[in-house]
Amino acid sequence: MANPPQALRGMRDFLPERMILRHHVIGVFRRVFERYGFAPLDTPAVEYADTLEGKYGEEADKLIYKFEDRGGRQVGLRYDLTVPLARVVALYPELPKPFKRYQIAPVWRAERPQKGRYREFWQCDVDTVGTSSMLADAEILAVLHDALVQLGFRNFVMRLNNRKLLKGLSAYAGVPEGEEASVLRSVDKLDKIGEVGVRTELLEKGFAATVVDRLFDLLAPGEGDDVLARLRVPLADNPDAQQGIAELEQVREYLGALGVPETAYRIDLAMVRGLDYYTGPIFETVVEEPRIGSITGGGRYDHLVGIFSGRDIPAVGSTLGLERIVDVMEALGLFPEEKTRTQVLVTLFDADTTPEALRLATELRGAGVRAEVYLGEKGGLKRQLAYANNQGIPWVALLGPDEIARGEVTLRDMRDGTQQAVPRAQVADRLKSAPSG
RNA sequence: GUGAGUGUCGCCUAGCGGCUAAGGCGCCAGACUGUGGAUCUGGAGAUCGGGGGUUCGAAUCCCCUCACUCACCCCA
Repeated sequence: MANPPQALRGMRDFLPERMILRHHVIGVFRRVFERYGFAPLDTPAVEYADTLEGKYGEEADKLIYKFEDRGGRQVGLRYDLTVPLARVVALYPELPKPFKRYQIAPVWRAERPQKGRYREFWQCDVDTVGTSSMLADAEILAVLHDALVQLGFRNFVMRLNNRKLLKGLSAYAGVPEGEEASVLRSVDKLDKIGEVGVRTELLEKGFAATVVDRLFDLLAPGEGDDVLARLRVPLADNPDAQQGIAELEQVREYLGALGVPETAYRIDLAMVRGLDYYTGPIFETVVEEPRIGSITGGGRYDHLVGIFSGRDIPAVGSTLGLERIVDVMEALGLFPEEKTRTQVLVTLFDADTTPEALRLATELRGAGVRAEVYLGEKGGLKRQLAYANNQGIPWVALLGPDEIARGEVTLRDMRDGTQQAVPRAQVADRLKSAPSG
């Protein structure tokens, strides 16, 4: 048997049933984003390679899909939605600030697919550009919280940290200049491999035992302690750390008023983020149940726009990972069952009555009912009902000569098999008031 | 990019050197010619991912290749 062509590795087809789930999630996100005043934006999937390269860090650069186009230009598929946003902000200085935008679109990464990781996947980004106020950072977190709650998530924790604080922490521990990234990468694994694992890894990397000890002096989590308060004294003479602490304190202050409960976030010194461009607060959300990594990730990036325009414009934002969120929601059973969007199948009785059935479908659509006419070449009521049943279409409209003569339509409820003759003029209203709308 | 595991009808799975590769789901037809989802009966559908090799004989063993999955790296 001939093997039909497959989708590329790590890239997937989304059949209707799955698209309905995705649209549900995207719909919730759009509503929430717009409720906070974020405006829609879209950018090309392909960018000049120069635009993308050197923004994410050495490792990540290798994961950019790059190729040469017909004109010999070096181009790449966008790696995230943040860099294209920075490019847009640099290119259109007239955009009024603060500029608040959201973007829901696919991005590409040339890495090996794995659980919860694809080569083509959708990100849902919200960002505020043009303000250094921690109000913007707090608002981003409030939006994330709101969006996840709207979807039905209950047990999730947004982890907060701050790059400036991490920088101060490294300095305090005596990490040599230029080695911070390597240290932080190990620290990031704390919840995965534990303190012993991180210590071992750092020692193997060649860091002095005193450095590792000093690092853990401050990382050590005390029961219910206020992390920021605890750090203020030891890091008193480090301006970076003080700034980072102050930023987080301000964010924390605003979150309450924005309706984000204290249980929904946690300051976590061991949370680092890989991408190079973050400069201040950083955030991510992890869920425990299906271990799938983070479902959101973001932070402040005050110098990214400046790389493009020569003039820094502060910005902060976050991504919600669509595929991971859909995967998690599916595992948690957070989706309403919905195989089809069709509300009613209009059946065809025979060639003579077909025009009347088409007219009925047209009437229903005009009234806002999602109505489908059976299009199969082989007719037969049996086949048409089986089709409705398989598709999960909740209602079937039957109109043969009897109904037409009486000016009625027989409406069959596919769930319990009951049916009832309804005057033609009332069919749409009846369907619209039906429980499964 | 590195390592490990798995590829058998559309889907899930049995078979692990030897009769025409077995079963479930789904599909098709009928019992039921204005009526689905239950039940029963019958039917179609697989050169066992692809290529090469070992053997009298390969879905079963070996090599190569492709795909998928998982882990590392990194991340949504």
